[in-house]
Amino acid sequence: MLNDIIFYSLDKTIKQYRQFAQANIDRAGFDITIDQWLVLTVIGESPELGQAEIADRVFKDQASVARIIELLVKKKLLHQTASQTDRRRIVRKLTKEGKQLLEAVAPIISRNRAIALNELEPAAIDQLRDTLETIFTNCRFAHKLANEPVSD
Amino acid sequence: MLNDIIFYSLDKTIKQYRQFAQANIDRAGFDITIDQWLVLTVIGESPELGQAEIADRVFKDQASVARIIELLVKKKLLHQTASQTDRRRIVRKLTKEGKQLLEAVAPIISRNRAIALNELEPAAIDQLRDTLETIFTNCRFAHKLANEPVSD
DNA sequence: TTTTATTTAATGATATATCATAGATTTGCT
DNA sequence: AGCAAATCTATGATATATCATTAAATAAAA
Repeated sequence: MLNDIIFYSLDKTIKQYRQFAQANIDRAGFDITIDQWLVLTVIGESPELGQAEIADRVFKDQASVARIIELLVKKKLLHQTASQTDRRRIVRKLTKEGKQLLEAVAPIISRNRAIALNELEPAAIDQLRDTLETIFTNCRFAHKLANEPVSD
Repeated sequence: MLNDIIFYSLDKTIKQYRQFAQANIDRAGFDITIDQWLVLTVIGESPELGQAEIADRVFKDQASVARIIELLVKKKLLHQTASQTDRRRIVRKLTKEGKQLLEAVAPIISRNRAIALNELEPAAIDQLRDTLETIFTNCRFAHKLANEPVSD
């Protein structure tokens, strides 16, 4: 049974959460995806980050972040201008609409999380976090080990 | 900190696992994605299932399954013929190559899982499964409640 | 100061996710 | 039988994921 496979449970759970959380945002009438919201939030908190650094934080690919940013700009939630000091870089700034949208969506996100964690003791959540962290570390270690086998 | 948010941890962990697991399949020289492998496995076990039922089992969308199947056929891992008894349906059958690939990849998948769960007690894994199941149920319940508010 | 290496963003190609809908077929109801 | 509802696959549109590569600019090295 697929449910016995822990990675299937992980995948299933995160997908169900996303579906539920996105539906609540949609229902409230906001035109933004969870991923866009996440990237916009990070930029709002740290506007000086480059795409690769944003990608690191949200655990996405640089290319994915680039395309999400493109959409955020198209939606006029984010404003970009070329940096004067380093012309490879781009200076990002949330628009007024961007800030307002973040604020408006924040309580929905909080509520979603609370509902999802309903009936779970704080200890169980801590334990979940720890276990996930262990799995993450195991995978990352093995992945890096295989990809960079010899250090010179 | 994003790491405090349990759904970020979930997302991050599953992504790291996928990356690591896929890299091992690639490195072994097999031309198949984890998702394709999953769908192929389910079809191998239950060839009578329709796209929607397969989608249910692997927790994907029917449309996603349709496109994954399309690729499996293109790769000659799967064979399809129109059903004689119900011409909406399609009879699926793994090709010899499909079966061989599944067998060849199986030990890699097992090893990936074992590595990912390294140092975790069985009790911790059970607990993880339970907690994920609770979150899943919470989200599904809330989602259904909102989408089908009145039962007639 | 040229050359080389690195950084940054953009983009092509392909795979998957999601929602919606179309088209064909079958089933259920009357 | 005849129509409506349900079923099944295919596909369009858009968003995201992933890998690879390019182009431009800067930093580091020779």
